[in-house]
Amino acid sequence: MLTVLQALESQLHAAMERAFPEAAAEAAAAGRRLDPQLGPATKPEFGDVQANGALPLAKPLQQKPRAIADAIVAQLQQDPAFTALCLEPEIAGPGFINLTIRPERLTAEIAARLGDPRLGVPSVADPSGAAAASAQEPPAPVIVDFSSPNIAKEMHVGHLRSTIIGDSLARVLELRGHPVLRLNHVGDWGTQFGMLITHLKQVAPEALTTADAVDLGDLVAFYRQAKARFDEDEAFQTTSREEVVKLQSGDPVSLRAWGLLCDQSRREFQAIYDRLDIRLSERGESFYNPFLPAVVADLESAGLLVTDDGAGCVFLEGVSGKDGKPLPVIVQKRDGGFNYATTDLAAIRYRFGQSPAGDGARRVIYVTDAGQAAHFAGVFQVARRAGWIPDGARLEHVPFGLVQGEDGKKLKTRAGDTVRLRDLLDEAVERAEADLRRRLEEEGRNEDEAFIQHVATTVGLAAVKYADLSTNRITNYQFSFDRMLALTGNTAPYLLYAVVRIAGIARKGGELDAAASAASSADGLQFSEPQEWTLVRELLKFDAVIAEVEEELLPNRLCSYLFELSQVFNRFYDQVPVLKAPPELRASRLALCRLTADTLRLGLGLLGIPTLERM
RNA sequence: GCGCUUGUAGCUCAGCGGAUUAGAGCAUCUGACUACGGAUCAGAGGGUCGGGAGUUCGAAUCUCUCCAGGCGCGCCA
Repeated sequence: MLTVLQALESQLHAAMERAFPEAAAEAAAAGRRLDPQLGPATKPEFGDVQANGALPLAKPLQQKPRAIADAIVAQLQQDPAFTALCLEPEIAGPGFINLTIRPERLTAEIAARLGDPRLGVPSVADPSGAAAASAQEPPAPVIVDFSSPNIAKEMHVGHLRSTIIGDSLARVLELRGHPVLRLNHVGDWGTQFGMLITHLKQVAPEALTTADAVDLGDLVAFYRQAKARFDEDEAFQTTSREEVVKLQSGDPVSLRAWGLLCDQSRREFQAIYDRLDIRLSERGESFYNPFLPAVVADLESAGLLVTDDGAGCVFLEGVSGKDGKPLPVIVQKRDGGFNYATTDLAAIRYRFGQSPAGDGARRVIYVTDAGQAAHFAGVFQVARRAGWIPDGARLEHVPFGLVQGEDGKKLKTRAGDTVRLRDLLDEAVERAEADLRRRLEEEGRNEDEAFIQHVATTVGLAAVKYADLSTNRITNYQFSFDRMLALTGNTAPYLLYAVVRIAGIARKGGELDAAASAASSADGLQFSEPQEWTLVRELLKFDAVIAEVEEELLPNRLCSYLFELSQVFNRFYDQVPVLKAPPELRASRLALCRLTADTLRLGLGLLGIPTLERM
């Protein structure tokens, strides 16, 4: 429907210019153009699309808005392309123009999608249409920076949202044809390693020379001890700092110890990523180590660097601190060392930089918690002023809120510890399994163990992902196993069930593919019931939803759409027979089922959720 | 103190400057199984959109102010 909407937009715009040339000229002189204010109809009885552009013209033109709408409609009806696309427009209320797409055009759109594995979503890598036939460059990479756990720590609930949201955004961008670099900016460098290595040398030296001498849980405990000592013991602090210097200057013993710790953590992370079906390229903070001096040198030569209290700072414009003075971003500590702001700046510089000393990206997206908003705002400003962000390139922080328990407080275990991601996923799957076994019992069904494990794993993990993605990411997120695993409502199980119902139709003899190709080949599609038309219109929204998520980076918009689609399908399924439909209608209905299943599969896939045939 | 962010139905949340009645889901209540899995569907009740002011033809949406919660605030990441 995106192409239809674009056509409508230009037809409306042209009609407005013809109806009110003087207003158009005036707008053009002001560097604007007349805006038809096209949008989806707010209610079904208003048609498919509404144009509100007449109302803002009322004042400057000194005319009644309805008269303006009349004039626009009169021009529209002179346009054969428009009359071929829409039924007669209606003017409602103060001057809204309601448009209804001709049913045969909707049917044609459905037919086109039945043969299109992309379901109407255009690809930037392969734009269709002759207009784009000029010599093209391959699209520039988009970087999604997400997950980013710390070495020598376990992944915990704090990494859940970044990992799930980042993966989903990456999948949407990939579908749109962007080359996506999924970067795992792991915390593998800095002061914490000095602490840890110093502590381990004293209490568990074997961990620094032998792979897997201690397990990750112990490592986490050692890390906590090291942190505690660092905060109290001055001598320990000094030794730790010296250790960092050794590491950063390439001391072989320190480097080997560091490498062992990283390997061990990496394997643990990978186990989680495998479970969640998440692909990531590790490029930790250490990667940018060689570029740090150049960052400071660049800032110096750009005249941005100021030495304050011994530290290398860039003072921010428009951001002041407690005393009313501008707030600095510190890029070089008093002791000469670099910190995370320096690393983040080096990363930005590298990511927008041209190959071979850069990624050549045009859009860089950071998926981190909202608490880092101020940090990123500062770092982004410095990068912009340093001239590292090319014209037209986008640098975006995609913030998300805290994970809270059902008590509204930060999610913790009963003992008060942070919740390990592994345990959280385990519990979701266990609960899904218990629920499945109970229902099998109740319904007297007999399924083998492989089926039970497969369904429980799929449903449990889907529930965790969907619950997270379906709420607006900016607000805090209240985590509840009971809610996410509920079989009714806006949950993963409800959506998966809709797919299962369609699979059931296929099993009972509905040859979906055959029907789809038969229906799409000619004028084979025929719809009569209102539930069919509602489903048709819902199915055709998919491409616009994807475009919106690509732009706004809000996966909950996709979730809302998929839920709505499932509801519309369930109404159709409830009220319109498919397999027992009259022969002349059967293929069309099967085709709708096929397209619904395809849309749900593709859409859920973009959320990182696989579907089931039976559950 | 400053900054960012949130406040919408009993609960969890959508809501993209526009249409009498601000939407879902859960929960509550009432209906529907000789059609493809009832894990469904149809319907009902439930709201001074935190308070106040402003801009506009029109504000949950934009601006200001106040109240309440969350998060952050120079050498950790």
